Amino acid sequence: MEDLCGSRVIHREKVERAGELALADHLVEEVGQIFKALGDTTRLKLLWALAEIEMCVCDLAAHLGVSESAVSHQLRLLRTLRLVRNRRQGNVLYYRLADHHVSQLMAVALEHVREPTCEGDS
Amino acid sequence: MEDLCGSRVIHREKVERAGELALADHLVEEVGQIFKALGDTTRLKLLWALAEIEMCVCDLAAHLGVSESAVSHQLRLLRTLRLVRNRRQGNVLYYRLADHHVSQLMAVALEHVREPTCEGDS
DNA sequence: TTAGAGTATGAGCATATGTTCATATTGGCG
DNA sequence: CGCCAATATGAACATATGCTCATACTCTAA
Repeated sequence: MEDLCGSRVIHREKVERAGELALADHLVEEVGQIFKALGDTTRLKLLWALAEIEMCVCDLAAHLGVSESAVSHQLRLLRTLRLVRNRRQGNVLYYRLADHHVSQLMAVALEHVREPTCEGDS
Repeated sequence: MEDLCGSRVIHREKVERAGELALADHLVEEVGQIFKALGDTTRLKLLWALAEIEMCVCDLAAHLGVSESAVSHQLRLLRTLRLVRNRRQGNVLYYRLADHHVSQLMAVALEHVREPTCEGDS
């Protein structure tokens, strides 16, 4: 065990290789923000609904049982991350998912959750 | 605009349809925990490294530049969610990703982040 | 232009979250 | 057994997060 940056290291070559493979910090940060956005049940329900139905703020608020302000705040975050987009029709803004990645992410995570708990594969 | 559960509703039929399509609460909760776990940069770096290399706690601590205790705490969370698993070899616990879903999620999110910001598709 | 519906935003507050420090546990070895 | 390395765990603290309330903005219609 050697010392690297003040930490014990058992497998120096693995640590070095991990350093080479590591994502750029800004990418880790951005990807983390995507997941963080999906990691809140309110936003997750929003996105799940928007995967099938184009909806406006007050519809979403009614669906989730939260205030329109709360929905609007969350949609802003999701817009910033390009997870949703909207179109305006008069006074009403209709939101929908921005692209297929979002539903894909939800599908994969759901698959993981529904997978049997037993182990056995690589 | 009608009133449903105390909220304004513009499109009652959409709200009702969203209610039918909604995921069971426990599923939303579990999926949310998966994304929340992926939403922290420390854990994300851990998982990214473990996607390629089987590593032990102190290697990971050295790689990330955080304490072994912090790594251990995070790995416990990831274990609970079945995102990582480990094998013991003597005193050392080697961690790796639990299944393909994890790397798949990271790949999709990374793809989304790298996608050009311009709009234009459905 | 004035009023109102629909939505957006800022501040503030209660809760959740990640790290550190101290301590406990587990397995290998003399 | 007794000791040490490797890891796990609990408590505590600083920060981040999501909601509410109040207010501002935007578009339509009279």
